[in-house]
Amino acid sequence: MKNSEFAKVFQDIADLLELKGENVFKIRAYQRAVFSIEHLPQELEQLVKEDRLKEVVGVGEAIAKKITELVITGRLDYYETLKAEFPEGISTLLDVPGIGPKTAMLFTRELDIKSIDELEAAIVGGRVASLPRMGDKTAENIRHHLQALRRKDQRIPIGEALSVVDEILAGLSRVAGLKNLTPAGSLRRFRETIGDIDLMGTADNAREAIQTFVNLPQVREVLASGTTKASVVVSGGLQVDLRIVEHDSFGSLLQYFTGSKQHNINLRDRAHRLGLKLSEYGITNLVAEELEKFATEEAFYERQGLQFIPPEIREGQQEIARAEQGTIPRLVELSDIRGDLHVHTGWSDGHDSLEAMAQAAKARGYQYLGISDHSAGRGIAHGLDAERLRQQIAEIKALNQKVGGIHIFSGMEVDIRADGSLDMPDELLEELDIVTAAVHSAMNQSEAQMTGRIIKAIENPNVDVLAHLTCRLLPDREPIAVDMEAIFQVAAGTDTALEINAMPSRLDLKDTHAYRARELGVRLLIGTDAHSSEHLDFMRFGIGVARRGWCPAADILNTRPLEEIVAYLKH
DNA sequence: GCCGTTTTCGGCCCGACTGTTTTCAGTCG
Repeated sequence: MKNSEFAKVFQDIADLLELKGENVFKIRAYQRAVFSIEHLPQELEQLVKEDRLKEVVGVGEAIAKKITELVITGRLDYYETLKAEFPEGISTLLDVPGIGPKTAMLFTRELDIKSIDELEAAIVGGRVASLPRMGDKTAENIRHHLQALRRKDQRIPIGEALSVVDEILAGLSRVAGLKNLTPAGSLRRFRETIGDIDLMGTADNAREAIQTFVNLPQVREVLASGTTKASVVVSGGLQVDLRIVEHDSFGSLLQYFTGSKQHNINLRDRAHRLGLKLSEYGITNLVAEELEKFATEEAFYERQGLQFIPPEIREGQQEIARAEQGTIPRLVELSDIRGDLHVHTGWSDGHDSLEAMAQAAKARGYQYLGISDHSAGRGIAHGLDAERLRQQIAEIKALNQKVGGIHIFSGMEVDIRADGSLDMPDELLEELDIVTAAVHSAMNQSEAQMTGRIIKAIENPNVDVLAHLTCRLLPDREPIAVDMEAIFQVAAGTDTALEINAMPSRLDLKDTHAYRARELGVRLLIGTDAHSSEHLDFMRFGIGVARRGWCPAADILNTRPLEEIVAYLKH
């Protein structure tokens, strides 16, 4: 069973317990376990084998026992019994904003509603509005939410969200006196997908800022517009909120709206034990009842005796404990990057010439660039065969003479065939500076087959890097079935670098993988997989993943200067 | 159900909004 499947079971249990009206703290305990499992860098099954379940935050005796039962028997008695108490489908009502457990149960008990469709019919028929504590307005609200849910616009990859944000920020830059404009929420934490966008700022004239915001050309619908806050839907269906806040409490407000929710709960819980009460407005000393305000997040954390916690790792895991000890590392930053080792050119399926890519990399201040066009393998457009690869090697040699100030490595993204062999003879791979291997076909192999296939490829001494290991595409293609732990161990043993592919639709390795790989001593690198010169800017997404994986610059190969890269590639 | 710088019991984050109420329950983030 995968972690996501465990998470779903316990989420379902939490939902059903809510419907049942169970103790809210018990429910919260399950939700906390779900959150923890979703962020786990290792497979739960593995932890069961090693008898280490208790190390997982939020997993105590009872939940550990349930996890073990699921692993051993494939089912959970407690869950099955609980499910049987409710009509099938009722928990889908909880997906509708505005409907919580009480309302869902009311609908089921009084009107026998078990699905979203039945609910809509009941609203239209006026049966919902006549229920106790319901009214026309509530019914209509629910209907509105329900329709929005249908045409749902689900979470979008962070790459798409960031380009929307960039446009909005550009539009708001005209407003004089608007300062500290910053995205908060999951966007600031750099989660791989984003549900909605929260922007925060301070302003001399809040009204003017709000007015400019709701009148931006990309705004499709204005949901709310007040004196300090507005919500709009932009083209593409994404909801964007702008909040203008007081300057002197900007720090605590930004902290609060950045989340994650679990991080904030943990933080407040800890503060409580210290006799402090945290809120978005600041910190209140529980004895003196005095509110202290914070203009910066740094000051807010410092007041609690904590090291500053970067937004990307505020996920309610171990970050607070580490901040107490002052042992959060300086995480890798975009400015640490010295080069890109995964780019394509017009020689295969890229858009730009070798020289254009080299110039673009140089313009970004890079010391080196690794060309990695595709091999001719099945299904890949214009892949290079042996002859064209030789030509390209010669051309890169000439280009290195011509373009100064940056070193171009000749390389290839060579296809890993279904049997684990590589799509280019070894004697030719030996001539290359850098060889990146990747799977592009036969992705539905069994886990055992796929794992063996990839291990065979990275055990080839010519292979320096394994690219986009899980082959997932956000939001469409699921990751391949593969034993990550086994791959990490072989990669560490053979000193093969694993790529954090920075393409917004890939982000592969993802955050928890990067965390675990680093823990096992695997060398990582961030590659953009650029197919045009602009794509070199994808680097920031890879940085986001690496930071979420707690990676300092030293763990990322392409933060190293040219000489070190050359030494690595020779070894 | 979890957990510990008020520890193995007795707590558990905090505030805002909405619509239905006449003092608040339910939901959300």
